[in-house]
Amino acid sequence: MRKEAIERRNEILDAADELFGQKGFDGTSTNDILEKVGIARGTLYYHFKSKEDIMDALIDRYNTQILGAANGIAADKSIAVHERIVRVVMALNISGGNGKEIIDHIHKPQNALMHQKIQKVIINGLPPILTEIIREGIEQGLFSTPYPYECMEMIVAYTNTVFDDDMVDLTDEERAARIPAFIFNVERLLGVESGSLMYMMKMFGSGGEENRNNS
Amino acid sequence: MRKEAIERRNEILDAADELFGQKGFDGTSTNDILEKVGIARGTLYYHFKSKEDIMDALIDRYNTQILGAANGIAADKSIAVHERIVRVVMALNISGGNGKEIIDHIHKPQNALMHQKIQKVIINGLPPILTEIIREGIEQGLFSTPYPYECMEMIVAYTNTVFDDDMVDLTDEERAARIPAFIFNVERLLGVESGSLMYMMKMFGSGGEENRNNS
DNA sequence: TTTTATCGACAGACAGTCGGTCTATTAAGG
DNA sequence: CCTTAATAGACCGACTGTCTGTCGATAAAA
Repeated sequence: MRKEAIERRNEILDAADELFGQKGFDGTSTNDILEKVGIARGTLYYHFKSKEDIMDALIDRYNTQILGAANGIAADKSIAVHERIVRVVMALNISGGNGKEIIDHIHKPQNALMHQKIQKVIINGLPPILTEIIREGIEQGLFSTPYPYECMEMIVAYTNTVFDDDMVDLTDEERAARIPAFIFNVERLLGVESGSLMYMMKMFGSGGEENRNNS
Repeated sequence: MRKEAIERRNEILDAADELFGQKGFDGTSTNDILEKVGIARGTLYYHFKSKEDIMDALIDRYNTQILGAANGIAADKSIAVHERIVRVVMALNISGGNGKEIIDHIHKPQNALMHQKIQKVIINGLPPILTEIIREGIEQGLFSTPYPYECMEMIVAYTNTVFDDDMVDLTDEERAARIPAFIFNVERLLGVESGSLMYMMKMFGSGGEENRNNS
């Protein structure tokens, strides 16, 4: 029954990940985690100093997964700027095959704290990545703004809040109506002609459930 | 010691308001509230069905205070559009003399859930109010956008996230640098000439602590 | 032998419940 | 008009079950 610390740690994180996703952070007791992993209380507190510590470790994992994939794509200068933006954004949905589940976890109303912490990761981590691409685009004459970072920050903040979040309760039609408006606004922010970023529609999936995440 | 239900309810809410502000929602026990009000457990659960129910009632209060003031100003067509926008926004800081304290409460990291719930009130409640003013401005030829609502939504989402929140940790200089960039972006969104909205700087207070809230 | 991982009993705190009490008001009876 | 009984709303506090985090003991590995 004895294992390497790192292995145990990951077992615990895996269990917590699933349980938090099902029942939320507050709704999950440490006993639930103990049972699922098959260890005793003391063991859990040997590996983690508190329940919140487990959540923080989980967020670190997400952080690495989500931003790692985005960073990889952003650095690949062989891809054209427009295409790269789309791919970076879309990578957030599917990085490691579970980005989407992560996002779904977070949206349980019970998980306000975890949600907040992940939002923080994204709002701080994503704009720098996107800004670099935008700067390239500016050099190539594709975009025109004196404030690329703040533009990206605004866009990410918006999509996080309105599209990724349950902050605004949108029907499918309302959501669909927001998309061209959003693209129009992005065009203005980036100083390009109206209609020239319409190709970005594809970031929002084909409808249904895919479009939950796009920041 | 016997009181009208509504009076007791408000006593409890007042106490909870202060305690949540000091120690956060999770950090405040129902016993703390009991002590502060000077009532017994049963009494509290006679008036509220759960601890979270107390928070929800508190948020209703905030909601009324915050949006009520904003609505009042927005409806006053005797004030010029530009000025009215500034006043609506600034009213959020000081409505009822305690808007600022409300905002400060919410920013305690312990209060993630309350924070989220108030953000929801703002992101859903404020854009409609502002949109009406913008529409007036469009009729007067002051602004030009086919999507006034989505513009406001974007602006509110951004200020909520970046300026009002601790999502992005800004030094004073970083904060100061964000302001002209923000105004520039708003100008683009509203389709006005660069520099013409600079008067909005005043919404961000004189620096220091005043500028915590501006959405 | 020392370090690393594990165990499970336990303490302390807390949210919510429940049966019962107290009191003001109203209704009935004298 | 006064007294007494009934009713309902406000209140009480002991109690229950649950949960988190601690600690000393123990076993396995190094």
